[in-house]
Amino acid sequence: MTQLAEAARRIPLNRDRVLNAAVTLADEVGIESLSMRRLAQELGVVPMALYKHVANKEELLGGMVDTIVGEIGPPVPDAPWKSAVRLRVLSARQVLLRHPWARSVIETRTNVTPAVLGYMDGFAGMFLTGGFSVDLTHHVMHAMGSRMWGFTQEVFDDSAGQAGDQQPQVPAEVRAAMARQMAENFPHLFKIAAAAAHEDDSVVGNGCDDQFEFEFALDLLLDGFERLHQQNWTSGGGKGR
Amino acid sequence: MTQLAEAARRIPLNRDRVLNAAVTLADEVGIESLSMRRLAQELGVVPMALYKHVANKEELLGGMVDTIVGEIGPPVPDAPWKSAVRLRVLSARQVLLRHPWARSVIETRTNVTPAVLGYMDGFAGMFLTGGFSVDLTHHVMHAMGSRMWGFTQEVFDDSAGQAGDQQPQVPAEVRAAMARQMAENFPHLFKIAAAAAHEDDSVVGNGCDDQFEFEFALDLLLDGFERLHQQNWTSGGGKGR
DNA sequence: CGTACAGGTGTACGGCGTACACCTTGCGTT
DNA sequence: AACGCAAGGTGTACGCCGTACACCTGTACG
Repeated sequence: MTQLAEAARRIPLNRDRVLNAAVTLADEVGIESLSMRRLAQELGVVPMALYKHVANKEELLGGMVDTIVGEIGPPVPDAPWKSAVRLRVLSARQVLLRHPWARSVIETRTNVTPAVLGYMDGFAGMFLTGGFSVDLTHHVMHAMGSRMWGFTQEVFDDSAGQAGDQQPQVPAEVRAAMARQMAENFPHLFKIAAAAAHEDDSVVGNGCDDQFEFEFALDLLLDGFERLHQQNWTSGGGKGR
Repeated sequence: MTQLAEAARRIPLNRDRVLNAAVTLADEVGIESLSMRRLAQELGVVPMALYKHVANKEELLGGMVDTIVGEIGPPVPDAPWKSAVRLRVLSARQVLLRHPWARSVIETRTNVTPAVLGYMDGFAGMFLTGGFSVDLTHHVMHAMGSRMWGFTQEVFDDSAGQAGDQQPQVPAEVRAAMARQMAENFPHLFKIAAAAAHEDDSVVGNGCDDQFEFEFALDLLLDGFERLHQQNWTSGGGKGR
């Protein structure tokens, strides 16, 4: 046992081992609990050993993103731009859903790595080979924003309840009082929430189908792109500014 | 002098003074340099004193968001939904541009405060009173996402150069080499960047007009919303799923 | 005059990222 | 066979962070 652990420790650390360990650790305990010390411990090594393989924590995070960008897989060739884009985004989304921490890490990244640039380049390529002008492609890329990665920036209260949570069991009366408060102070949101909760009768969650919402917005954008493309939109002429 | 400072210190701290100080401090030094200790120092007080007015740093950040949400101002009444939404978003954007830290704070917030809910409620209200169905309003709110607050989640390399930066003065040959590298590895992005850099001949920045990109995407969405509304879209029937 | 309490203080703890000097080990060269 | 060197792991330490907890102090009110 000790020998085996010893042997495991003996196969030398390298960048990939560090990165992969970081990814799975983040998957397990969440990005906010991923510290250099914790990661080192997981690898049976002293914290400073990591610095022989990554320059600092920033670079570690960048490498982690690179790692999962590698999971996305190549774009389907020879598809019309719209479905090509759609598929690629949804496939990126699958990956990102497996690594929930990646959203915040991608967002806060300041130095873009080649792997990330590569992904974005492929993305731009789909529009260009689809016949989009360079100009339109540029703006369309901006309009995609982080949706390119398959996630939306939700500002809604979706922290209400995770699947496995041990809910604190709020008494019914308090629940009712909260609902009344909500109806009084935020009537519009209340209406929406009530309707959504009604629609699917599952009790858990906020009654929103994230995947549906994502595709709804995505298709809205793609349709918009298509229209602009068809009418040969240019930044000077169209309705923009 | 000592007396005056003493006197200033004498007017007692309260939640608003703490929050306002935090906002201006974050404006000045950036959110990453805003620590409880630093803020306390700024207020001429010992760190723990702050905890008599905010429960913890999370709540401080929430309060800071509340503070600047208050700067946004009320929606214009009696305007058609589209211009009402447009104006409100752009006015939120003005505020958010004054407080660049707010973007990341809003994004990472987990407990939504009443002020934030109020803003979102007003937002939903514009669609509802504009005749949108509850259903459509719901999805439309999701599709807006953080654009509701006037910012886009940019994943582009815009950290290239801030206005006041003392640029490290990269030698021309290195610059050229980087450009060649870029053209080789990321041909599509290169095309876009080259065209954009050409368009406005300012040397600084990445050649992107953030305000234009924002409005471009915003109008794309709003037009999409309008179309769906006009054709009485419902989540069951339309083109969605 | 006494006392309660809001509000400011001091000390301390455990965690973080990481600088720096050090030690071990295995390999290519002579 | 001896050597030296670099790659890679170690130990210690520093300065920062958020905040728990016990404590003091001045003001308002009975």
